Order: sequence, then structure tokens, then C-alpha cells
Amino acid sequence: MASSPSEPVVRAWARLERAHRAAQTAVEARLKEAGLPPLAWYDALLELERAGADGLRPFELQREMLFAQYNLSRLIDRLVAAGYVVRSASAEDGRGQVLGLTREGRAMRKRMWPVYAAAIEDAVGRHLSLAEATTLADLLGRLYSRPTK
Amino acid sequence: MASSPSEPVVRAWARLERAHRAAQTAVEARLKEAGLPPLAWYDALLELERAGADGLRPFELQREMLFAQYNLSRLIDRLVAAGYVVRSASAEDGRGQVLGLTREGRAMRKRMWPVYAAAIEDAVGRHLSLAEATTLADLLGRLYSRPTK
DNA sequence: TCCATAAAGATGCAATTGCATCTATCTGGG
DNA sequence: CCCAGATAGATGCAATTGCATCTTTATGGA
Repeated sequence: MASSPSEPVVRAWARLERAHRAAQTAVEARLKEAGLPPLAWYDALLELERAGADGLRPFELQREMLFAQYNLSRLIDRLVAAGYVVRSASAEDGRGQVLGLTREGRAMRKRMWPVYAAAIEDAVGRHLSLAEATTLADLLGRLYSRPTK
Repeated sequence: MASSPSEPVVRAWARLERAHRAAQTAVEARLKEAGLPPLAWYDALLELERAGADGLRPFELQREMLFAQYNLSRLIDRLVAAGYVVRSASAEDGRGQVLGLTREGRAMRKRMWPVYAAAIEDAVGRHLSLAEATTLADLLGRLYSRPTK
């Protein structure tokens, strides 16, 4: 019988870790050396921008980013402290709040993009053809959706 | 003009982050619920086991794991404190040391494997065919090409 | 030989993450 | 209506990570 995670699966896992660490480190370094906030800020700002005028509930953002609840709570603290996000009470849910992007938040996201984009190109784009990038995105997408097996 | 990271590249990057976070979180949770040490311990123990009787220098382990120097230094502290690794002075390099695996270290790695393996299968294996896993491993490998290989 | 510089590793301190738990509100069944 | 969960979010505290810098030993010229 074949051993339970097959050799290619173990390999894929190991490389997922390494590739991610390498890319992540490189990208964070680029942002920092440009005097910009960390990656996670960009992600949050982008999701909020995409959400439009209605804003997002923290738990929605949490699911989108796959962030732990307590980490997100504190990430939001920092974004609010920096003036990029505003918290307001939710009208429909007394327990909850709604997050909105400020003008400064929108501006910061925009300001981060060129640096971030260049870093992504270096960390990922440079190494792959267009077709390969598409395949990679496809396969990675499968890892966090319901299995089809 | 084509934007500099092409859309598939950005997508691949975004999914690399998400997929990694999802898998990482799931695997760590499995280890913890089995009362076992974190992932990084396994990696280090495995590398040391592979290195055989000669052991490894911290900086070699650091390169292998893509770990920051100060993080590795402290990871080793913990492994030594747990009795899984021993530090000894390097014979050839007065600045350095050599790491060796203890019997307990070897045993712990072995003990972690079944739990780790099952978690990998759940996080990765379940979602992909054999051919897909191979392709994924291949593409991910391209992202962190080490110069001397 | 001597020195400037580089490499190996450690460490103090600040920021972030993880864990457990807490408060407050909401929801569904009796 | 009422209460036992469940859900949204915050938070105290411990562990880990990141950053800057330090010590010690190697190395490669002039």
C-alpha cells in the first residue's frame, strides 16, 4: 500500500512552506525598506476597499484573510490607531461593528501598491511563465476549498 | 501596457499566502491537540537526522529552514532545553558550534510523524491528484531557487 | 604581520502572536 | 417569555518574532 501522504504530497507541502517563507520574507523586507506598513495591512485595506461603502464586519474580514480572531482584533486596533480604518457600531447587530476605510487608508493602500507589486514580481513573477503562474494559482486554490476527492 | 506583475502572478501570490496560512494553521493545530511540539521542531529534528552523525552547523540549518538567524538561535535554545539537541563547539571553526540529535530527539521526531503525516494528507493530499501534487511541488520549487544547485 | 572586514552566533528590548477567557448580544427551542 | 447555547469581539498574560547590536573568531589583502 502506498504510504498515506504520498511522496509528491509531502514534497509539495515542504515546498509550500519554504516557498512561502522565502517570498513572504522578501516582500516584507521590501515594504519595510520603503518605510511602508507590513503586508497584513495591505490585505486588510484592500479587502475593505473592495467591500465598498458598506464596509465589512470584522468577522468577515477575518474569514477573508484567514486571520485568527484575536489577531484580527489587534490588527484593526493598529489600523485604527494609524487612522486608516474606522470602527463603528453595527446597526443590525448589537455585538458587532462595521469597519470603514478612511481617505488616508485608501491613500496608503495605493501608496503601497507599487512597492508591493514589484516585490511580488520578484518573488513570484520572475520565476514563472504566464501559464505556470496560472497553473500554480489554480492548484493553490484547491488547497483551501472543499476536497473533490 | 501589461501591468508588471500579471494578473495570474498576483493571483498565485495571493493564493500562496492563503493556502499556506490555511495549511499551516491546520497542521499546527493537529500537532498541538496531540500534545506534540510545533512544526518548526519537526523540521529541525528532521534536518539533523538527515545530516547524520556529523551533525549540522547552526548556519547550515538556518539556510535549510530559511529561518532568521536570531530565530534559529532561539529555536535551538528550546530544543536543547527540551533535551532533543546538543550543542558542541566546532573543531574547525572557533566561532561556531555543531548540533547533534539526541536519542530523545530522534524519538520525538518519530513520534511526531504519524500525526504530522495525517495532517499533511488532510491539508494537501486530499485536495490533489498525484500528478497535481507533483506539478505543485515543481512550481513551488521554482520560487526559491538556491544559487548553488 | 597587521588590520579591516566578514562570518557565526547570542542577546536586550519592543512588537506581534497564541491561548484562554471574558463580556455582551443574539437565536432557537420549549 | 425564558433560558441555554452560540456568536462577535476584546483582553491579560505568556511565548515567539523582529530588530539592532554585540562578542568572538576567521580571512584576505597590503
